[in-house]
Amino acid sequence: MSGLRARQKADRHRRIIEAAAALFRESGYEGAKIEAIAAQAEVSIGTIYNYYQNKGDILGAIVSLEVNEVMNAGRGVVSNPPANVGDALDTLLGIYIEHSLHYLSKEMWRQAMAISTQLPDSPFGQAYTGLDQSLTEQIRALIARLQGLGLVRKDIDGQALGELVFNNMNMMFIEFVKRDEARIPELRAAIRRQNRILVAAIMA
Amino acid sequence: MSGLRARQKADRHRRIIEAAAALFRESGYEGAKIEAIAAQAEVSIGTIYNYYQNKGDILGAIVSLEVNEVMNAGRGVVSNPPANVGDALDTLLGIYIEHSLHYLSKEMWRQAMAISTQLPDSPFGQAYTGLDQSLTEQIRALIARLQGLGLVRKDIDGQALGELVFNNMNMMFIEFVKRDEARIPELRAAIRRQNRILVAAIMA
DNA sequence: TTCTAAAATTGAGTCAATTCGATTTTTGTG
DNA sequence: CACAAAAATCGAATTGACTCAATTTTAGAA
Repeated sequence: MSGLRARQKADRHRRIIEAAAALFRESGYEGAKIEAIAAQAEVSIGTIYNYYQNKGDILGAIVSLEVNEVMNAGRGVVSNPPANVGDALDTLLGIYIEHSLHYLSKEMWRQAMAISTQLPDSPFGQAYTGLDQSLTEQIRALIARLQGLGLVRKDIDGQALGELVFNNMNMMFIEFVKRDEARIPELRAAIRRQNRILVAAIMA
Repeated sequence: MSGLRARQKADRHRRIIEAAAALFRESGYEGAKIEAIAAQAEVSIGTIYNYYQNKGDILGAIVSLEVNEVMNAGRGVVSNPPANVGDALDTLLGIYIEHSLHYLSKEMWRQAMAISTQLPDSPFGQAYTGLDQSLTEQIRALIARLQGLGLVRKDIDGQALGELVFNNMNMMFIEFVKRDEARIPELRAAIRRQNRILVAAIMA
């Protein structure tokens, strides 16, 4: 027996996340009242708080799903990168950016980012920091790969470079989600322009 | 007559800011209740909301004071920078970082940053974005100065470089305020390490 | 099957930010 | 000095996230 209790738990988790995701998209984060999420998920308010510490953690669970998907997509690029440093970076960062609005609206991203700085020690705050680190690590892995392929100078500080690239992209992404009218192609072009300086410095 | 109404207004603004700054420092942003701020400033709750749209805007006014001070301090470096690219960047960013905790606690910074992404169109959200842009502009001005002095190659894209340097510092600063145990010297060292890659690329 | 402890659910109650209509203060005019 | 319009102040009422003690459900031992 796989445990009735365990099955019910998983089912309720799923129902809460689905209800919340739908309502966040539909009415925005603030607009989606806990009471409405509870009703749609067919659980009580108290149960939601038994599963998640606060409203932010619900959003956090949704964000984690998205970022993990993005990271999986990124793995392909790292293992088989374009044979050109600029393109390789652009391809990886492009995947992050293009995937980013699949499940999450800009408003949801804004809230998620806000919560992660506001409550860095909450479950979601810690998870979000971890996700950032994983993405930084993936960029660092790409750089190491390019070094292995002889496309990037071996004496470059890959750690520092990975951080620099991630931090810049992340900050650009934050500004991007802050402006509803901002568009993905312009974001990517701006980041490419910034990275051009780095690429010139690190090409073998 | 300088206007009784105008004087009272300025006076109440000041009282509210002073009361809020004291309470934010003392009890944290969440811990400082509007009711307490109102009592300490000797105005009613309603009056506070006549002066500021929401609690975040009060914090915003305090942050603006701090950032403007930082920016003034930065002007000195731009007009008379150290004769070495790495040191010049380190000096300017160092001023930003060292000043940052004069009036604001890490917790206040966290809240301020969170609010600015959460509500980018609120008065404070827009002001904060403007402050970021001014700082980016100041870094860009330093780079232009260094180009003028023949320390940085003239063909470097100063705009993109300024953004890259600012974005990286800002992201590092965000992570810094998220961890209470993080220390300024380590933050500066990490940023210096990252910038070393850039410095190598742009030195004349 | 029956019973008890542990785990989970529930929703009325609490708390604090924000709103808004009634009240007070200031201004400028006659 | 009135007085009326405009500008500000005020705080009680509203709203919505979150808590917690009472109740219900599940697990598993006898």
